[in-house]
Amino acid sequence: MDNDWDLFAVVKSCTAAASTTTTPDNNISMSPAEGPFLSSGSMSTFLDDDTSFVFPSLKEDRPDGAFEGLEEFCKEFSIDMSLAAAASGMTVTTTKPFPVGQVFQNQQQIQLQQGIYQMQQQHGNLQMPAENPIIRSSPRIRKTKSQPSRPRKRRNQQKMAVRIMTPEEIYADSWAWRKYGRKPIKGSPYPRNYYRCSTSKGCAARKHVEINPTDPDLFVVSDFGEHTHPRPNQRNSFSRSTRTRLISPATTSSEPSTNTNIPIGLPNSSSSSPASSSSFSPNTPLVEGQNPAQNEYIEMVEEHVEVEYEDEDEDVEMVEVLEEHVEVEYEDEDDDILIPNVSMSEEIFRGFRELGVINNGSAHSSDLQTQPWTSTSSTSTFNASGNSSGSGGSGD
DNA sequence: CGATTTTGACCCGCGC
DNA sequence: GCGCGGGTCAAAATCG
Repeated sequence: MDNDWDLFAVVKSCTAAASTTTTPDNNISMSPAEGPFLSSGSMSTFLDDDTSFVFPSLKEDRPDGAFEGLEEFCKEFSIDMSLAAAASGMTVTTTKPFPVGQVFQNQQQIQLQQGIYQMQQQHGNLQMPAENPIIRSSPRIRKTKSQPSRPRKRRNQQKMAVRIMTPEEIYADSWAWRKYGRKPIKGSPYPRNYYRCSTSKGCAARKHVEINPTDPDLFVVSDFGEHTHPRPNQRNSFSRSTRTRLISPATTSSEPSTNTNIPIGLPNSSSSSPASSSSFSPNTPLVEGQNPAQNEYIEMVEEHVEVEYEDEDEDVEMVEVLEEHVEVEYEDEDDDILIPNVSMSEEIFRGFRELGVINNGSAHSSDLQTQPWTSTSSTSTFNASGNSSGSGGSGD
């Protein structure tokens, strides 16, 4: 439901939702094949091609003037309108792939994202999530710091690469990441999560992950610093060691949750918000076993996770799309894949389920309190297919 | 019991 | 110089 803005949820749900539940005002239709399922490899092509997008009278389609503002914004930053539209999630009819995995090279493009988001807000393109209070188990009193903190580089001097990534890309990261912070970001309904590399002690690589405000199906991943150690040759623990905090029956039943069930992507969720109810979406109760076909599939790829559905038709569709995507992805990225297909599909599927996407086809709900990589793996692992994320960007 | 997550507090860059 | 906002720290909670 709308209250569940778990980052994780968004991440995982991204794919299917992107193709079916983009913002209501979007004029575009994008087939799953053209959407976020595409690997990042197609991104560069997109960016290099001036004729990437065909914009069929966008302004006419938006009498509210949404695109006029967008154009202004693009002019200001000298950014191709097509890029902006793609980044905004306002799909358009195009023969080019959606810019998933695109690397935003500079601050201007990042600002573009912000600007697009704000415009969407103004024009009703983006539904703002309802309040969803966070529950804190117990207050703590922080000691006064006695030691000086480490010096910080100026933000604009830090080496950084920003990318829009799909959940799969995020998963495809062999580095292990440990979350060390979370911060609500002004102008965005989604908090930003901070990760540092835990593959090796002292590694300076860091990652910021937040939901793409213009397309909650995707994530904005920023890489900082570089790894001071070789990349692990094995996929890092999607292993079970991590804290797996899937929704428990208690939480889904609207029972008050503890802080362990706090959704990560809660919008405007000031950590100081009073605890009230469960962070999970009560409006989209997960009902196990309502879709036998889907259950069957899920059981194939995942043995021990409960499966819960609500919307049967959309679920089936989603499963098919997922299967397709997984196959395609592995065909295209054989060189980069270090793990069996089943693992990937397992993770992806788990994410969808946890996100609640499978539930209602919406990417905006989540029943997890943590991101996929954190909730399912012991080390908050993004799994990297080669260069896609691996702390990639600058990290590698 | 160690590793990880949560989250309020603190630090500090940056714009004004 | 001041205040805002983002980034980090670290105690407590949680999990395997």
